Amino acid sequence: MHSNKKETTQGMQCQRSIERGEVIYRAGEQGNAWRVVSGSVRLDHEEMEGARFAGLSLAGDVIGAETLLLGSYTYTAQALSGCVIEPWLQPSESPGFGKTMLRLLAAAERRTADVLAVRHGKADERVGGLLWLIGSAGASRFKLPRLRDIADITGLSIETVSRTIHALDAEGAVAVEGRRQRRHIGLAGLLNTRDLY
Amino acid sequence: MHSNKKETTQGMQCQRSIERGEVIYRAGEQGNAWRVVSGSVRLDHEEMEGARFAGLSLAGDVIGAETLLLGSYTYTAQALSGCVIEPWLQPSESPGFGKTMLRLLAAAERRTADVLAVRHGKADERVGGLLWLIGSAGASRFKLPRLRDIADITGLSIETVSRTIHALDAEGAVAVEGRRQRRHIGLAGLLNTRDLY
DNA sequence: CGCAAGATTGACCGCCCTCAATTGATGTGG
DNA sequence: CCACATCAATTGAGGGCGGTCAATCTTGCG
Repeated sequence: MHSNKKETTQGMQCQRSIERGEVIYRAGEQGNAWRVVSGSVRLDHEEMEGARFAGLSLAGDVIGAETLLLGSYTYTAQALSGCVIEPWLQPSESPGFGKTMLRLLAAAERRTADVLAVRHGKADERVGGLLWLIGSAGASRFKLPRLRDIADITGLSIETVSRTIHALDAEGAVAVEGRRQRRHIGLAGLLNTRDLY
Repeated sequence: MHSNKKETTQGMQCQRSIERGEVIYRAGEQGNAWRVVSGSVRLDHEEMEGARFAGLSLAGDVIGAETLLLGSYTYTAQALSGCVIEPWLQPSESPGFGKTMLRLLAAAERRTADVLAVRHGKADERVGGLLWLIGSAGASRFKLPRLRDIADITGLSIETVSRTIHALDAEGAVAVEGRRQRRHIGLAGLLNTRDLY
């Protein structure tokens, strides 16, 4: 409810800063598409039992493009780790729109592969994979997402995520800094052991 | 290696029938995009350790569209349950191409949500969810995919999939017909208990 | 201060993975 | 036609990882 959204005008763009955990838009609402300038976004499908994790978007991706087709958002978008977005406005009949959409489609399919990968294997591989994924599209140090979000994405429980992050920290794979909440995480240890993108 | 591909000419379309388990195209090859007329397709990312499940496509989806952008396939496509495909040829500068691409993008994001759903929860929910997903886009009775494929998609082991399918059959959720291999499966039991799409 | 939300930690155990052996189905070559 | 190899599927035994429940603690906010 607190209007924490500060809108900065940079060049011709009107950017929005989103706090960690803040909802960007909700399913069913009307609005335009957005380009994720930095940060990470979770997409959820609203169901009777509550929200169900449905997708992940990282820096460079476009979210909410379905409004150009349907007129309203299909999924709810929520910032994982603090992010910056800007409106994505491109006339659908302009030349080159098709090629742009091909790029978005290819990006969406890679996100599918990425998010599937962090739903398979041991807990440390999942959590580490997700953190590396978030960091690979931006800074190697960022606000740690809520355990609830990490758990929903990886398909683990909150308790397991908590234990796993501490284990990764203990073995030096990641570096947790800060207090119990609003922590930051560094991926120096992970970047060495993982394949380049 | 056996050229089992029979190509039928129906109207202006040149359709290909793909057998269960047969590879449609491999990552890195050149070729055109395909529309899945019926059946289901798994997409795999080729890695050093082998193929890694990367996505699922069902009847109505378009696969291999990235060749229009990159010139070669990014993922390997393989038929899960026997399918029919036809070339997807649409000039990227034709009017309406952008809107078509928007539809494909929306479909891809729904597939992401679908395939994520079958990687979470108990084994019977996963396997049942996948079978229902495959059936929901086509006939309610179809060739049972290889256990290897079901295991890769759901993130379970082959043994667990085998046990789960037998359990679902015993409780009447699905109806397995045929011999040890090349079986068919009916979803009459599932269709009653599941939400409509 | 009191409350709520998020995170931590411990104990228990159940589901699924792992390893292993076996059977059934299919294809190949002698 | 049979022996053989190969692949897919089945079945069993055992153990470990992660889910579940619960209590506690921290932080932030009204």
